[in-house]
Amino acid sequence: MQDHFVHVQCGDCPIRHRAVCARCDTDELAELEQIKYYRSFQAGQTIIWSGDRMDFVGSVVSGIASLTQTMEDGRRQMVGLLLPSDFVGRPGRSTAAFDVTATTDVVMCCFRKKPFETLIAETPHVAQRLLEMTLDELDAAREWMLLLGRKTAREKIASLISIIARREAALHKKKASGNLSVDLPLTREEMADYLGLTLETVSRQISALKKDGVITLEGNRHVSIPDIDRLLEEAGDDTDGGLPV
Amino acid sequence: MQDHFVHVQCGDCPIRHRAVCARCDTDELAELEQIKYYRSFQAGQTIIWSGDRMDFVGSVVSGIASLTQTMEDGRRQMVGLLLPSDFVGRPGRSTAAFDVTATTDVVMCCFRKKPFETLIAETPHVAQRLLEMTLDELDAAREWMLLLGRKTAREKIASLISIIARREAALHKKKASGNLSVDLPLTREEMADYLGLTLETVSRQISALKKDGVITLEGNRHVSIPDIDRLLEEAGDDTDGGLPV
DNA sequence: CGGTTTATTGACGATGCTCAACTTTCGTGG
DNA sequence: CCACGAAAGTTGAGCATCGTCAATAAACCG
Repeated sequence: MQDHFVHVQCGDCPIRHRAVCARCDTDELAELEQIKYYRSFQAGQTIIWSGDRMDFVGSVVSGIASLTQTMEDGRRQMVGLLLPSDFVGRPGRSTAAFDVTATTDVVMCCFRKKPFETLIAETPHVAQRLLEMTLDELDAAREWMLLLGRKTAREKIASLISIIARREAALHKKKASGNLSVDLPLTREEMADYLGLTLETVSRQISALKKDGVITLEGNRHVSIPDIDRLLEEAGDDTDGGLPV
Repeated sequence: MQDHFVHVQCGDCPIRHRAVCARCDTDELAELEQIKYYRSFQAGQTIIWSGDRMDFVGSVVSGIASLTQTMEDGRRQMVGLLLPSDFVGRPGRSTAAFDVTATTDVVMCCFRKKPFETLIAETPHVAQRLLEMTLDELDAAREWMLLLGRKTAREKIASLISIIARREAALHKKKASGNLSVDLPLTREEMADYLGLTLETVSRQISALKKDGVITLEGNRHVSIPDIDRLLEEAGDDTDGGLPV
């Protein structure tokens, strides 16, 4: 794993068309190419500690990372799930506001913060794309606030599964028809931290959805969805709309 | 109210140094001046309906607006509180994702979306400032996710009051020392919608904080805080850190 | 195959919600 | 200026949901 990404040409990068560099032309890409470097993290490893000095920013190339916040007494809330192409860090701020942890093995495409800041000041395409991505994340965070503040445990679980399913469908570009099935990239505890629940409640509600035929489980992580509309109904979302991302 | 803002010169604008135009030089300001117009809204009036076509963006000049999301069965969650200088709308998206409502009488400085989009493509200072503001809002939204997902009702109320108090202190640039007091800009129901509680629970917890001497009430809206550190402790935040905004 | 991590399930209790009565505040018109 | 009615807020009783603690089961990994 470690060495697979020692140097990938930007043109061949799997996240080329979705990441912060999506809008760059050949010249801009060449500039990025010069200052980028790859870093790998093992599952469970902390990428950045909240409050730490951040001397780099970057994109998730592969794997999943999570953004979490922890209270003094140990209560924890996940505030973002970082997927391939998502951006980590914030130009203009020197310390991290949240913990970033590798949920699976993660490869990141990093830029030292200073050169990157110079670059976004000079290449509008990077700044424009970053603004667009940040606005999308803000919308997603606000959608999540509805879930955290108002949804029941059952609705929270159904929402999480349907979001993962939607993402899966979007990635493989197949319409969400017929028998959809997905792998949960999170443990029960991580789901609990994401949904503002305890892991016991997560487990119970997954069992309940299974018992009611809304989902089927194969192993602990693999979920089949016989009827996606039924799941969306359970999630309590408007039938038409839904979460962006 | 209505006519106070028929035409204010940008140079004299009360939010000049905090809004999306904060970094603009004289020339850029002149451009903005040409395409801006003011709109007033009465307390309770809806500024934008979720799903509606948005043909303008703009800044809150005075008053308070709220960003809310409502489920089919009526459950409601406030996902943002818009204060003077906050930006409304999103370049690059044609329909609104949330309801925007005037909580008090509100005056907005508006720009038609198309000209504004052209402008941010050409004047980097506006785009830069907008990115900065969006990143701040994202951080604030994520802090709020911790509150919604993990804090107790009592902690939620204490957090809300301390945030309003901090903002008050920041605005008047007086250190948060001595006997601080603030006006709550929200009804109990609006607080409930913001905090993910019912209005009854909000009322009960305010009464409890009063009984325990953490706050004092004068009327329904005016809160005095004899000991701000005590309040912050009740809010469950790290003593040092705290919410940006 | 054994040990560790992860997940499930149960019993019980606490926190916050629902429904309802009542009080206070505020704005309006007599 | 007071009185009235509506809106906003408070308080209580009972209950549902979800959290806590604990025991057990399943999955995963050398």
